[in-house]
Amino acid sequence: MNKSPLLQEVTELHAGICNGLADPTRILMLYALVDEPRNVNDLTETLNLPQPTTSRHLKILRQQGLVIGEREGLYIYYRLADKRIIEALDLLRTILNDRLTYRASLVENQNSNQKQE
Amino acid sequence: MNKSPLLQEVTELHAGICNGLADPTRILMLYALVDEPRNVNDLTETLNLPQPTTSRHLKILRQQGLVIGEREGLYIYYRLADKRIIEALDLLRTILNDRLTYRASLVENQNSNQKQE
DNA sequence: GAACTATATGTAAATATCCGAATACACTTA
DNA sequence: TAAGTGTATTCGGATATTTACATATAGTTC
Repeated sequence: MNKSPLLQEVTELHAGICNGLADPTRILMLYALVDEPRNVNDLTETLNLPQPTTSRHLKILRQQGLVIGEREGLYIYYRLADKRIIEALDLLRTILNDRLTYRASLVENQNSNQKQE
Repeated sequence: MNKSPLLQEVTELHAGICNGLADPTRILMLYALVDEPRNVNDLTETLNLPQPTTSRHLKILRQQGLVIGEREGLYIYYRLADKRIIEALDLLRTILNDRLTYRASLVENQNSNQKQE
């Protein structure tokens, strides 16, 4: 395995991005930004959070390069830094759904087996 | 925003998967499993970790449904639970690379501007 | 069953994360 | 410059994560 310092560093950034995604609130935030940029208060109300909590999560997303905030007059509008972030999230969600569906089908079979017995 | 309990729960699982990916060691582990299953000692040597550390990370990956371990005789062989996990990781890595490249190009420009001035 | 090998877990210390509440800061408008 | 609105930070405590070291468990082979 290549243990060069470069790989090490890039892998840490890679993990950092994943860490940015590793919170339900932040995932909901990113999906909330799919269609259009939103300001903090908007997100705060949409996600039903205390405003400081919204800001803190946005800071993490910013630090990991997942969102970009730009001030327009009184507001700071946040938007996705890269649309492909949603692709990645969708892919992981698909993997999850397939797993849940598979488990559900196991329960199905289990039930019908029980009925047979 | 739909705040149904179901969405809440699925989003937590979604975040859980991301959390499984949110560690450099675990990312290297997953990439180490791309081509073929490996046992714990194999991974331990490849990643140059203490064996208990390897086991612990594998446990997390297992819990998040990212890898599957199956015993064959004396060894437990771990493999990716779903190849698409690598697709997702690759996509995130691409996003990261593009960002790094972009930043590097900024530095480039900055340098050449300095030379011009 | 004893010895052996592979893998997992307990524990403790260091470190990080999350949240709520209060407060500070930034920008705009009057 | 003062008031007002939007956004960020600080602090505290509770909780979780990571790691190393030691040890336990599980399965195999003799």
